[in-house]
Amino acid sequence: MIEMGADDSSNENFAGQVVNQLKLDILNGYFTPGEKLKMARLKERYHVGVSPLREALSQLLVEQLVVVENQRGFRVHPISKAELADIYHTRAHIESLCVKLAVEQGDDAWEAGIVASAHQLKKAAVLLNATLSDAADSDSARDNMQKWEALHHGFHSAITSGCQSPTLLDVRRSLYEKASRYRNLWLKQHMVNNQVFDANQKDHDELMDALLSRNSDLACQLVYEHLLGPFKLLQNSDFDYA
Amino acid sequence: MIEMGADDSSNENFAGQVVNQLKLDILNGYFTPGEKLKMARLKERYHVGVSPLREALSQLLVEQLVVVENQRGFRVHPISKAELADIYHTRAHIESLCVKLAVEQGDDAWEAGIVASAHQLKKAAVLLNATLSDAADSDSARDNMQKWEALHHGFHSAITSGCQSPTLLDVRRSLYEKASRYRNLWLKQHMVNNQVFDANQKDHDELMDALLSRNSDLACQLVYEHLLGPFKLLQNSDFDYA
DNA sequence: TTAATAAAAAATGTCGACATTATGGGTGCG
DNA sequence: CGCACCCATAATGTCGACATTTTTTATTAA
Repeated sequence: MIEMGADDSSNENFAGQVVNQLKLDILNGYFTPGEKLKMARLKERYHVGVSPLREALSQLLVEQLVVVENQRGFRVHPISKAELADIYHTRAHIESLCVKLAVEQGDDAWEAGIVASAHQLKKAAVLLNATLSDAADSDSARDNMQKWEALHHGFHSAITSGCQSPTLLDVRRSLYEKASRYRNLWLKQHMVNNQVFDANQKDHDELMDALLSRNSDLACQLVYEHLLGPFKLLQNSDFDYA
Repeated sequence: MIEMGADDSSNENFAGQVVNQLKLDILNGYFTPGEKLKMARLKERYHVGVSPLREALSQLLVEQLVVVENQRGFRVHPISKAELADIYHTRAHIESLCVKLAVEQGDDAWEAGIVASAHQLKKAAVLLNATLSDAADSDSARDNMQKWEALHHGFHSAITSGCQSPTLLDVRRSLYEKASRYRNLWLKQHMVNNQVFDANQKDHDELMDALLSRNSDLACQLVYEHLLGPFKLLQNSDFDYA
C-alpha cells in the first residue's frame, strides 16, 4: 500500500486539482488582487472545461480568495489595509488560543515534534543566512527561502497540533493561507535581510523554552507578538491596494 | 433604492440559492448525516441542473457540511461524538474571544444593541414559556421556538458584533451553523421543557450585567459556559450517530 | 468634441449529452 | 453454502452548445 498525502491529486476530480493550483496562483500573486478571472484564460491555463473551474472557484469563494458577482463572473478577492489588519490580528488570537490549548494538552510526542521541527528549522536558517549574504545566487536564495518557509510553517504547526482540535486547526489553516497572500505580495516588492531571520530565531528559542516549561501565558503572548511582527512591516509599506 | 439583506436570492445565481436551501435541509436534518446526495434527487428537489448543484455542493464541502469521494458523489457530512465535542468547545473558545474583544472595543451603540436584543428576547421567552405550558398547541410551540431561537442568536450576535472583526465573526458564523445541526438533530428526538429557558434567561441577565460593567473576564467565562450548556445535554443523549 | 444611442462582440450561467466508473444481481464454481 | 466473477444498471464527472446578459465598439445628434 502506498502512502499518499492529503493533497494527492490522483484520487481527486479536476475541480479538486484546480483548487490547489488556482489557490497557489492567487496566494503567490500570479493572479493579482481584484483581477478578473475570465473562463477562457482559466481554461487555457488549467486545461479543463468550465464545469470543474466553476466548482473550484465556488470553493475558493467560501475561503474568501475570490469574489463573485452574478453574470459578471469571478474576481480575485481584493486586498485592503483593513483586511490585512483584521486577518493578522485574528490569526494571532487564534494561534495564541491553539498554543494555550496545546500547552494544556500536549504530551511527550508533542514536545518531541516541536524540538524536531525546531532543529530542522535552525539548520535551514543557517543555510539561508549564508545564501542571503552571498548576493550572487538569487535563484538558490529563493529556493532556500521557500524551504525555510515550509519548515517555519511546520514548526508552528507542530506546536499548534497539540491543541487536538481539527476544527480549530482548520480555522488556523484558512487564516494562514489568507495571510500568506499578503506576505507573498509584500515579498514581491521587498527583499529580506538577515536581520529578520535572526530576530525570528530568537523568538523561536524563547517560545520553545516557554512551551517546554509549560508557561502558557508567556507562550501565548510570545506567539501573539511573533505573528504580529510581519504585520507591522506589511502595514507600513503600502503596496498595490488594487 | 430598495434595501435588501445579504441573503437576497434575486441577485444570486442558481448555485447561490441552492446553497441556502441545501444548507437548511442539512442543518434541519431533512438530509440525514452520512446520507448519499444523489444528483437525481437533488435535481428534483431544487429544480436545477447538475452544474449549479455541484457548485453548491462544492461550497458546502468547504464549510464541511458535505463530504465528497471521487466518482462516488457527495454525502452529508457524518456526525460523531468527537466532532460534536470539538465543534462546541471551539465555538465556546471563539465566542469567548469575540466577547473579550467586544468588551474592549464596544461603544455606546454596541451597548444599545445588546439591551435592545435582550429586551426582544425576554418578550419572546415569556411568550414561549406560556406556549410550552399549554401542551395543546404544538404547532405554535414550534413556531414560537423558532422565533425565540432567532432572537437568541440575535442577542449573542449583537454582543459579538462589538469585536469589529469580520474575519473572526465569519469563523463564528461557520461554527454556529455546524453546531446548530447537532442541536437540531437533538431537538428532533427530545422535547424541551421550561426549565431550560429559565436557566437560559438567568445566564443572559448575568452576562449582560458583566458586559455593561465591562467585566471582561467574567463575561468571557459566562459565555464559555453558556455555550457548553447545550453541549452537555447533547453529549449524554446518544442520537443516531450514522 | 462630447454625450447618448445602437449594434456588435464577448462572457457568463445553465442544460443536456456522453464517456467513465461504481453498484447490485445473478450465475457458476469450488 | 459461500465466494468470486461477470454483466446490466445506475450514477458520476466532464465537455460542448445555447440563451441571456454584460461589455465594447461604432454611429449619430447636439
